[in-house]
Amino acid sequence: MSEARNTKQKKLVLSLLKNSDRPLTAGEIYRLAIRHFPKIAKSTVYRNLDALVSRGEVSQGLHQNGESFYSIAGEHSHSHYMICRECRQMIDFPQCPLSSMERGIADASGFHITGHSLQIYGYCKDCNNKKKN
Amino acid sequence: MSEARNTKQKKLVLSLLKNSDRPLTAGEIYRLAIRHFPKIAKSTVYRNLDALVSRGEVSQGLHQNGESFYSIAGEHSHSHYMICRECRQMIDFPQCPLSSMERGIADASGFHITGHSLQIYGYCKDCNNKKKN
DNA sequence: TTATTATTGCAACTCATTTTCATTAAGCGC
DNA sequence: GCGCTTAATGAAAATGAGTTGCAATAATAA
Repeated sequence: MSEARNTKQKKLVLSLLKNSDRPLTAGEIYRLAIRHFPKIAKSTVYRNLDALVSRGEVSQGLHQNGESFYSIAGEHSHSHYMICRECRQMIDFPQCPLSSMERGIADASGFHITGHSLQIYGYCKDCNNKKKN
Repeated sequence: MSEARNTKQKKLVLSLLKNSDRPLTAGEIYRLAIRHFPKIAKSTVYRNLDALVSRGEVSQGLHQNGESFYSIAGEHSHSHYMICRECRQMIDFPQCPLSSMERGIADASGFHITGHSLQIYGYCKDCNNKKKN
């Protein structure tokens, strides 16, 4: 049968995400991971992230440029982000306008929804002020 | 001053999008464009798409894998898509749950919203049926 | 401890998108 | 139409996120 092995690399990836106060890209996770296991491979980070995502422990979003970011899938909260185009700061935005609409949207077309991706882009307060000066 | 030149390549990219009944990726546009101008460069397609997007004439979305797709920015309609993970079919989904919420979401944090990205992923009716067999 | 095999490290690869730079061609004034 | 300026192009190389093949390693069950 399938044997999900609990390797130290997998634990590390998960703990890095747990200890982060914001979502991280695979690259960021890799750079952090190296500090703990200098020999860890990029592919290992990617494979573990994929596994964690399909296992539902981690959720995945997309930056404007197509790069993925990851965060612990809140046991209940399902949140999205406002992302600053300037400093890339990500502001949590807990209400999900989709949750209440998915059923209705899908039913019409027989579409089976498995998830969605939602990000709001713009400029945070600080960067917005800087632009005015 | 800035001279936005109206090249035949730019017109072509725009007309391909106008004549398409669905959003197209840069790669698809490039492959179509070659039929008209065999020497057109991929970079030219990308540059024109970028220009059209920042000019607001074309809007841009993201596939799950980070690849961008483009469509004419409806003069009034602002629509999103349900994208099939299997056949990549894109089903229009005209209501935008964000339009009514952006103000409220942004005000709290002083965030200045410039746009958003929203895609719903899942399986279309056909692909869903195939999986069951 | 040992056998099994999931997972790893590493290097090579894919593929969308970007960049560099010499060449071409819009759009301007004449 | 003619020439000039320079934005835009084509071609090729580069970038960078993510993937893949494979031999070596290490997490589990026996």
